[in-house]
Amino acid sequence: MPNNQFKKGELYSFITGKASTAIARRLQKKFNAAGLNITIEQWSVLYHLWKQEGISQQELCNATFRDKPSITRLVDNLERLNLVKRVASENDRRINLIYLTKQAQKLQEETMALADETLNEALITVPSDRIDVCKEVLQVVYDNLK
Amino acid sequence: MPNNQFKKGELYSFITGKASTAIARRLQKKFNAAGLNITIEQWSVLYHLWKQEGISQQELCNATFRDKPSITRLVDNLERLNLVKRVASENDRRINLIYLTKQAQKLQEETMALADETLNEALITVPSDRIDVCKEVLQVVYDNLK
DNA sequence: TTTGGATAGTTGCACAAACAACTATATGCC
DNA sequence: GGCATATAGTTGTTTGTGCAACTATCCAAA
Repeated sequence: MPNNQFKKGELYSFITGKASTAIARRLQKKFNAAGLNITIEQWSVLYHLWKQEGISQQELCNATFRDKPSITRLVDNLERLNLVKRVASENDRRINLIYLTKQAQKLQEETMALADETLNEALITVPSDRIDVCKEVLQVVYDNLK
Repeated sequence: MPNNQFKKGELYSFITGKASTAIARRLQKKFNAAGLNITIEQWSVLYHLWKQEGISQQELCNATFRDKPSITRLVDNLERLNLVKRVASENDRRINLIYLTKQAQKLQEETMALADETLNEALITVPSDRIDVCKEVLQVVYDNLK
């Protein structure tokens, strides 16, 4: 067993993603405390739309690593919150292009600051070279399994 | 910003736990392919009961990092699958002690082998000293936020 | 031009998570 | 003993996920 470095308790943490769960919960609490009425999952969709809006739901699936029904419902909820709009593509009528509302554009700065803050709290005691190693290992894990 | 090592794309991965999500999905597929009719979340409860059974639901909450309603429903479903039994404590009638059935005891070896296999696939290309750093960083993140 | 396969998106169902509100039991203090 | 408070567990509601089945549209080959 070449790379089986896991004792039992550690195996459990790796599979259940205790660390990322803790980060997401902390960030959600910050959103709530700031009176921002959005979930982490909704934020993760907005996150990609802030980088580029007017992309299709399928592109959001790829970007957020979710399946199509999940994106359908996240976009449903974001639309109900008046944060995004579905616009039918003119070239291909199967496609919905997703655009941000003004209200969503306003959320970017505040939520990104809270996300930065959360990661700083999570990593405050960790030297940056060790953070780099950790990020790279997690990326390889993802690439190995996707 | 002392430890803010995150460019945008990396921030996203860290918060959403892309790597652990990929691991959990791969393991779930292995369970399904093996005809094992349990979810990863149910497995995570059994995991702790295999280490020690006859513990309370509250102790399962602490062990699995879940809240009480989540454990109530996971135990409900495990009980419906005939994998665990609630037994009222004699000392304190508020407490349910959770015991494994014979059927659940049989699952331990096979599911743990599949979990090992999944982590080996995830980490096959990663040197063990880098895995160690990654595990330690994730543990610190958890400790910093819990 | 029609038809068959691929692609984009939606809907139904089962399971799970977070939060609030609730019941039941235990405990400690007067 | 009786009451306030804490603890264990349950239930309701909203949100999200994964899978299968479905509709609509596109495209390419006969």
